[in-house]
Amino acid sequence: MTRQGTETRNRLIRAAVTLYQTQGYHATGVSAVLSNAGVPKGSMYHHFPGGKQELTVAAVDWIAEEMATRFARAAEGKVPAEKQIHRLFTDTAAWLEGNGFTQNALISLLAQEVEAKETALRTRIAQAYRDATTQLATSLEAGGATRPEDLATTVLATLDGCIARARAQRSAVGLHRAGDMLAAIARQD
Amino acid sequence: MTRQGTETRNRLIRAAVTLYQTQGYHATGVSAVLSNAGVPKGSMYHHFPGGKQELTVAAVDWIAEEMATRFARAAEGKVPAEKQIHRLFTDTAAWLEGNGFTQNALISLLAQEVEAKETALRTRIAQAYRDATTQLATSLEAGGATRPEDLATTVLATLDGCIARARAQRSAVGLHRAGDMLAAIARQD
DNA sequence: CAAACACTAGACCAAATGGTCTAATGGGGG
DNA sequence: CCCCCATTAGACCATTTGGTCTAGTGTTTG
Repeated sequence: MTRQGTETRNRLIRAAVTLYQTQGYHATGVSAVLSNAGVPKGSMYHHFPGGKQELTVAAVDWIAEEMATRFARAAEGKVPAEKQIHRLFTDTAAWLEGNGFTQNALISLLAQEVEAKETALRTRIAQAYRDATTQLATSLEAGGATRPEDLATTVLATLDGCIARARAQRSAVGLHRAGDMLAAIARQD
Repeated sequence: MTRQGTETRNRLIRAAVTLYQTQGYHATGVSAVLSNAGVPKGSMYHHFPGGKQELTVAAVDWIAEEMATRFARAAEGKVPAEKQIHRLFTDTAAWLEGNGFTQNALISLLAQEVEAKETALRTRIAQAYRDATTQLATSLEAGGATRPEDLATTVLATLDGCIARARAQRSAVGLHRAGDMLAAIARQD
């Protein structure tokens, strides 16, 4: 793959991620991705012969990596688990407020929109969930949490649920409420 | 509205709910709803002049009512909050296992798929969230929970997040883990 | 019993969907 | 330096999308 080829590929992935996050999977047409990326159709089907589904797999991998580095950074500081959780929710709240509650949790969104038969894609999504949970669990364990796996699973699920709700209500109060509750669990451990 | 008219209307709503829950909003074409309900196009646009969006509003109201009665029933028993939460998660897990992890949390799904500009629909979704939370909070309070509002908000968000994840992983372990964690909160109150 | 209107029926429409295919183009390795 | 192939470019395709509109049909009410 040439230098320019890689660049085109990345532009397509980034455009897909952006559009999926704001509109969802099925609401985002291939042509929308193309115009957003400034790339002609031929290029897309050259880089992603599998079409929309293959592009989406790449998008999932992309954000999975992004989440991984984010959690990894948090783990370095040896921040108390309680603090980590609280920060996760307040950061997310700030992010949503900053974009006017237009964004979604991409992995969760895709998990719900992708049909069971699209196996390749569904498998990657499941993997992304597992990776994120493991990463966060490690970070929480470093922060002194007991049952880090269960706690990480709960935190991630709650975060996703809150993001969906915040989008509908155009308000981040749910995130703050839930963040407080879950941080309290970590404290009591 | 005639007897038969009401019947047609309900069939359309039920079909929409079913299809949205398994495929999502944008993946479900109007024609799919029609064939599933066994109703011609003319009837649908007679009962729902606002088209797909109006039908979806009706679907939201429908399941909002369903959830309300479900929570109301739980409140009658004066079941301990801890027990209520635990049951909510295990029941949901059983439901998902029973249908092969094909179903979604409808409100959460729609919250993520509906564009911000579709105001009528978005507003109803927000209302459904509020109603469900209030109902559950009442029930939890009757079960002895402190901070019932915050707890209900957290429980519902977590439930939604877990359902999405379960769908991708085709496994209910997340639901059981999170259910245990949240039940523990209610116990410690 | 009849006329009115709630309802059904489906042909039809423009626009958008995901995808294929053929040509042309141009950057990089021999 | 030149040729080859990765890449770009976009016309084209069948199918499906949500929606409109004109006719009929049948139930109900005066």
